[in-house]
Amino acid sequence: MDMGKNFDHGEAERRIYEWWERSGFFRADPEKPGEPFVIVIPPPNVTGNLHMGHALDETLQDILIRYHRMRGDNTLWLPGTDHAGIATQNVVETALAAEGLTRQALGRAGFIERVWQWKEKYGSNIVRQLRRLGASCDFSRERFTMDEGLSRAVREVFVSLHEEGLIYRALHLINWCPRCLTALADLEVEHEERRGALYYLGYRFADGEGALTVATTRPETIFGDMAVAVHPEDERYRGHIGRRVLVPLINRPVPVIGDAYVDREFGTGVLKVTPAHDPNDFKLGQAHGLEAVRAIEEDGRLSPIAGRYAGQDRFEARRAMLPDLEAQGLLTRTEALNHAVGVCYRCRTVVEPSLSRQWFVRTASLAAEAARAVRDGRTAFVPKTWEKTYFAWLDNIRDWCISRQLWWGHQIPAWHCAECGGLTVTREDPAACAHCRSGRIERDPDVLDTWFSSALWPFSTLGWPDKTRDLARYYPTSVLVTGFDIIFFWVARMMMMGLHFQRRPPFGTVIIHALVKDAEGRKMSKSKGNVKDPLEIIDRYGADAFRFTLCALAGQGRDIRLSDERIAGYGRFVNKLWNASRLVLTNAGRARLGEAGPAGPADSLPDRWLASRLNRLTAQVRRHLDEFAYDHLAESLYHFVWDEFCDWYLELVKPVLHGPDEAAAEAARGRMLAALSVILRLLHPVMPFVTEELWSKIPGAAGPLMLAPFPAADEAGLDAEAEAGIGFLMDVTRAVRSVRADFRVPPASLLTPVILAGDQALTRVLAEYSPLVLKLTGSAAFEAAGPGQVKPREASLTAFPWGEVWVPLAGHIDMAEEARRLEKEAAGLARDLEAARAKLANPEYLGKAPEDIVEDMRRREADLAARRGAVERSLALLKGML
RNA sequence: AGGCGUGUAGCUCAGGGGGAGAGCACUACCUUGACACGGUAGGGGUCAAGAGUUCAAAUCUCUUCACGCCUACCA
Repeated sequence: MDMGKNFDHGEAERRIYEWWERSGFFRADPEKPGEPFVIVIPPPNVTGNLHMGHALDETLQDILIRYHRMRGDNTLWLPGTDHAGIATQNVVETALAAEGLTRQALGRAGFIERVWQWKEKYGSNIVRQLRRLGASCDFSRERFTMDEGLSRAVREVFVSLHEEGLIYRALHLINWCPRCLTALADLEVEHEERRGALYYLGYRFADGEGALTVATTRPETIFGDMAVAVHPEDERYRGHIGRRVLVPLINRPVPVIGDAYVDREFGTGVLKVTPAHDPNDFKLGQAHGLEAVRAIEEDGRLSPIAGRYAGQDRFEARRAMLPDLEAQGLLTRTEALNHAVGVCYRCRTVVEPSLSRQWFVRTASLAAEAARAVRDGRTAFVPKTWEKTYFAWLDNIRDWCISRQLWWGHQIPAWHCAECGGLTVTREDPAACAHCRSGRIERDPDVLDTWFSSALWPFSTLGWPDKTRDLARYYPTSVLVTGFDIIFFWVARMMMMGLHFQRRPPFGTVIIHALVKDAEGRKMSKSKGNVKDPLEIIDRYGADAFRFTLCALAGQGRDIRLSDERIAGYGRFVNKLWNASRLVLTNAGRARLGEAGPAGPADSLPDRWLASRLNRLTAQVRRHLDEFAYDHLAESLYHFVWDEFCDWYLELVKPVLHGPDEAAAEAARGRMLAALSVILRLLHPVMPFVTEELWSKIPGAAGPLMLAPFPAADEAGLDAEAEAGIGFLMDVTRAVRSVRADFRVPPASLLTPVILAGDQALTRVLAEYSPLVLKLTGSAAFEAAGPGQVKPREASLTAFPWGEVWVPLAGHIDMAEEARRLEKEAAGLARDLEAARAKLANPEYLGKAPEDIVEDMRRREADLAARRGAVERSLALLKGML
């Protein structure tokens, strides 16, 4: 067997992946039998690069996909990318700026052409990078949200919803980004706590002396003030309702109105009303018949009504106004105030609430159905706690603003008529107005929110609106794996659209994972310089170590703190597996997989033990995968391979392999290969590369590991006798080793332990495996003694539930020290024994505790008593000698 | 302002009514023929605090403290 000491992941990963893909192992075939298991990838931004969030997401998906593929399910993992409207447009605009160009200079068609070029150039980056992770996507089905097919789906959905009255156009107060020059949905506004100030401004009465003082954080909006409002029952101001006050600086008279919305406690209890720039003021304005006049234009500059401040940027104007107000005695006070401001989620510019005519989705009925599907269990979140978050949003949802004043995206299929003003919304581009037949129609320039097309992803990617074989076979999908940050943006909206257009929810299970943070728990960001590149990690540690780390850290519902130490640790695990396999393979002799015949009671005790343990492991691994318990999955595999397989099993078989009994060695070789094949198959979904490489070296292993059947657990495979026998040998071994370490007996000095096993079966094990016991414990000889036999003098005792181990230590042991040690141990045992006896003496305990618990406690009491007895007898012996 | 979540070993976290666990780090010893990316043996915790429920609480309930995150139109 030609194997180096280390797995060369760099070379092997590329070679193996290329082989898998070239062989078509990732491709789904709807005509094949098998339960469908389907995942659609959360489409990354087309111009993006693979970051840690993707790496986690794709790894968790690939683990499930590989598991189900090995189980024989009809498995599809559909990859693709998102056009990411604002984000991509911004990126390309920035690139243009470097050339001294603007999108306006290029014109709409020219600009869109440039974005497509950009997409062709960089769009495949992220898909290529997926391959480095080992992602087994069906790339023959790769989709893009602006594909011809997906665009048709978008259009069909838009027109249908419009026909049903679920899409409408209206003048509303929306969130406007003055930098991106587009409307944003409520979700696309993030709230940041910022230090600001509360300015107290005097509004003089138009008809006499005195003034009302208004507290505001945004003095620059006063030019849009249409009223000043007070609470109708506020004694201080009630009498002024109906009078008029003058807007500072421009002295435009506005009425004082009364409305219970006003909070008497805040500021002065007087509120300025700016219907065009504040959602609440807009409502107030509607209620009181006030006009809404924009004080701030789309680009964030003040409008002509701002007098001499017109044309200034909003924040610049604020700074300029303050001294002027002060000079006129109208700025009476300034207080520091921390308050939340809304910023654009793409460029972090402070958004301007603005009155604007936009397109909306009427969400009430769609959201109700989306919530119902989770409430009645058609779709379940894992972990379940995220369902609360999901409901909280859907139950309080507002209409969704879907129009964006961008160029990159799906242009809205609506035509405005210059003759009658009517709207024509159709599946095919119209030649004339649907209302007046005029040919003077013009297409609405707006595009749709990126998330509108993302919402259709689970069925648009399968060919809808056509009735395709894929759609019939693979919708609804099985699971969705994503981060909690896009539950509202994406998950909820897919639920709404999937239910509305396919009548069934788009997935059965939504797996929500945590977000990847750095080792200190900080969000990774370029500005902090703590971003880790997944590709660099893969280069350094290998995809398997990286994937195993992500799997182990994917504990449900918290931050994932990724540190190099952790990844390096799992790199050592890969190395351990490699070397353990090397031992097995280099000692396989002429054995071939599958030729050893069925395992059974004729096998050696270690082989029976390993088979039994592997059976338990298999059951665990399947359960963890079925329950999406990734962290437990990783832990089970790690401990089995390292602690049970390497530290015990391989040490137990080594003497057999090198021993004189050739028949026994031959049998062990077969069993060893079989066990390795099971381990590799169980590990494969998490660590596909190293396992595939090792599999290829197993004599008799046929075909790719990634298509080999996943092991099944079998109750009948459990072997209690073997587990008890090996457990006993472990106890003996550990006891002797511990004594040796405690008394600093040099490794070269052989010991002569005395082992008292009460159980006959264990005594037989001891006899049968005596050479093994000698080797494991570093002994020259040992004596198997019966109960009541004379104990050796100058020895250290370890008491077990099943008996005692005595290690004679003449010359090494300080008897007084040993006596002190035993006294301490006896005291500990006595304390535990007393606690156990107290419980068993308590009638309430006996009456109320379940029978099996009480039974355990009785056994515990007996064990403790026996062990304490042994320790005390030993103590008496020692004291007699002192 | 509401909602969700988290406080367990030095660090990162698992456990979740019935004997406190893992990885890393730490200590001692070991170049044993798969691996020193290794082996063996160890040290280390009032399970945030208080009260309650229970035969039994790290685990359930309440309160307090601390720290996250999400949602939100109080100027």
